[in-house]
Amino acid sequence: MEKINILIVDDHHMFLEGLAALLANIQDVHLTGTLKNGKEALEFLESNTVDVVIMDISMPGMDGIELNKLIKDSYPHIKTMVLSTHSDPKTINKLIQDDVNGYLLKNADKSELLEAVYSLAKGQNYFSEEVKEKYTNSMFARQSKSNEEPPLSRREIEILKLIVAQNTTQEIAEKLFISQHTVNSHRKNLLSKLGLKNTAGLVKYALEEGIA
Amino acid sequence: MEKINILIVDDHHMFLEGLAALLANIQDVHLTGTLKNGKEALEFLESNTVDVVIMDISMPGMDGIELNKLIKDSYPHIKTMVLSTHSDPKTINKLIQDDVNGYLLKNADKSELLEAVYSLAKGQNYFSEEVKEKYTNSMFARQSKSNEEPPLSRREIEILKLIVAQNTTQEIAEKLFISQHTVNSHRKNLLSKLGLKNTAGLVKYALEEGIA
DNA sequence: CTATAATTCACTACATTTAGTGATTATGAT
DNA sequence: ATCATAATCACTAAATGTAGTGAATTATAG
Repeated sequence: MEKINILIVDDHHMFLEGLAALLANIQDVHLTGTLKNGKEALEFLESNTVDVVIMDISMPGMDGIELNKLIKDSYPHIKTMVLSTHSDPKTINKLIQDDVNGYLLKNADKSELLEAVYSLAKGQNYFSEEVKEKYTNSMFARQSKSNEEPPLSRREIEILKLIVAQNTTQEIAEKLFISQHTVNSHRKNLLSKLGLKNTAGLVKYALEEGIA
Repeated sequence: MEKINILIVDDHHMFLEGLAALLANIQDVHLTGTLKNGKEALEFLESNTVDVVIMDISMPGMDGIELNKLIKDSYPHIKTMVLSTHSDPKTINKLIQDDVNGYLLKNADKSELLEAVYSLAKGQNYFSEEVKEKYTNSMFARQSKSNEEPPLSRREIEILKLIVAQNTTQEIAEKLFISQHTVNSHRKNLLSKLGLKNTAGLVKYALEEGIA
């Protein structure tokens, strides 16, 4: 059996080295490279044979979501696995849409890591139990509760950001050169679209969605 | 020279194993244990000789801050080092007040990790450059800008959480069986303590500080 | 035990947000 | 070109939040 060529991408150097040490003594695994950002990874892939890319989600410059997409665009045969400390349904969603092959939490142990790597090498996807659970839960919630996944307009997002920045309706109106009434309308629309109750909800939503 | 007895505490199993692998082949280092939460660590310390404890900041149950404090209370001779992905001035502050001996970012490399470990073993503290910078920056900002470093009371935090959860003043009063006036006072105190303007600011603060 | 801080309550006044209803004018996509 | 959506504006009324001032009671730590 051929060795599995693995590339690890993570800006946390210590984690990188740790993971490398973890994979160093495995028979069927060949650690092709350990890189610390997405840009390096893409350059590396141009001239190296890689079967599986293991990457962190949160990286400066280019995050794991973007890197995964770019890899899949250019090298659809390469299997990608994301490592993260959290399991956020939205993130998982995006990644799955971009054909990610695995999602593992960083509290996974060595055996799970290896199981995941072998699965990917065999052409199977691997998602940790916790991730699968979160994912199905969120799917479930989406069906039962609110079917209207509300796409916010540019203006609404703009206003939402200003709300998060502690601006009052009046201040927002001044900054955007529009009437307070208009800002008010957007505010109301935001609340009703998102099914929220008040400003606190708006701010919470914005921060959790990474809008502000 | 005696070997340095090291205990690692981190709930991220993969990181734990990786770090263990990293320290496994070092001459002067003896990895005494790898545990995954603070409770286990405290039990372990009762019956084992440990020179240096390396711990994660964010752990379920008992976080690194609390664990560090408890260790220092009971075993002041043990050197403690915190590992974290971020360098938050507030956190660093608390830790330093509790006599932490080191603070390393998780993107540190193997050589820096070893340097830190050796420093601690020699009785010197070790803080990574980035951490030192953030810390002095925050000291600087504190002098120039706002002198009030605000420790929120338990009640204030409780109320802040309820605000984040979209409760109105009246609803909070009902849930806590107190007068609306009281809730109002807490609200005002929160705003002035934190130098914020309105509910949006409170929610933003709470989420960014991980309070809610 | 005794300062200090936390928690509680009260009253007033004003600012801001929320809710309801309705309507006109861009803008973009088919 | 037209249909849908986005963006704009208007008015009213009620609810909620913000600000100022003051004070009593209860914990907490030194």
